[in-house]
Amino acid sequence: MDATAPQSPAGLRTTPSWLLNQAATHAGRLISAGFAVHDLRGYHYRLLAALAESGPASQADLGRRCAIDRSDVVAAVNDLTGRGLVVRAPDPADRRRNVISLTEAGADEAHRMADTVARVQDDLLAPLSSAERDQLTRLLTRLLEHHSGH
Amino acid sequence: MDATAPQSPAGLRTTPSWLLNQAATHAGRLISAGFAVHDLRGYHYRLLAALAESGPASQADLGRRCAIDRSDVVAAVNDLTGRGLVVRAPDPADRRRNVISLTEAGADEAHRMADTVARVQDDLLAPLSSAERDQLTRLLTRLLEHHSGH
DNA sequence: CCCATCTCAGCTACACTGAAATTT
DNA sequence: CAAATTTCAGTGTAGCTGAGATGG
Repeated sequence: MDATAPQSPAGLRTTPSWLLNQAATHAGRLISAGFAVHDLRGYHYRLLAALAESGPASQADLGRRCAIDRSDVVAAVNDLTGRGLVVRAPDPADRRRNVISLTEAGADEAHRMADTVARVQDDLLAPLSSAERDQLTRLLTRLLEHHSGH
Repeated sequence: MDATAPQSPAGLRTTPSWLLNQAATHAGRLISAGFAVHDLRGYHYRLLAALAESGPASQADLGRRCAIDRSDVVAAVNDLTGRGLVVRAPDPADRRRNVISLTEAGADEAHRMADTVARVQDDLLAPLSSAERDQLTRLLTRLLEHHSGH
């Protein structure tokens, strides 16, 4: 008929879980497009960022800090070692653990990806003022803090 | 060592796209748990809600309104017809189209699922005041409206 | 001819489960 | 013994692509 944009049902449009889902999906599209340049994905960035910030850590620790399942950490660390971005070494103090450390190339990549992430935030939050961005950040942080203790 | 909760890296914790991702993931867990009682999933609810609100529609229209890919609409409508919740009929006015309509059982299920969704919102938004919930809703809506025109 | 619709086959990312082997 | 860590194999949802067949 015409070129009117399709309207989501109001029953969805006004539902916070739907709004969160759609906003996160869109953010994910922007992030993915940004990461594609680095030929890496979300899990890889989370791990590199955690290592860059807090130094070497065990896989279990990384998984907890990055909200990545233990078994997905294995695969992502495999990818990163294959690219020479991290090193996996047994922990002499606790032989159950592997210590994951950034290589120099990994630290560089972590910085470059952080720049990409920062640019994406600007795209994503373009319609909001600085005060509104802070407000959104605070509301989401409160939501997560409340639910993080289960 | 101790029972301290693992801290996400600050580089993630303060990043809106990360906060959105984590909040949406958590909301998804709550929604999935709620829908499990109905033995249906997100796509099914979106379609039922759209049909309940706006009446019969073609699959392409449903896909646009619910933000579901054309090919996923096919599968989800197959599921729903298999359960007797919707009916698929050729459109006599445009023989490329199928018209999807709710059955009575489908309309009932749509209402029951809407109740579940409403309960989940309360769980999800528990830490926020009524004014804060509105604020979050408005900010997310503005974000989506800005990005929906590309 | 071009465009829209429906369908099918297949893909990736992400979140998650269960179980085995090892070590504390 | 119980508990934590790593690893492997597998599941399910969601979002997406490309191509074919049909019809406007």
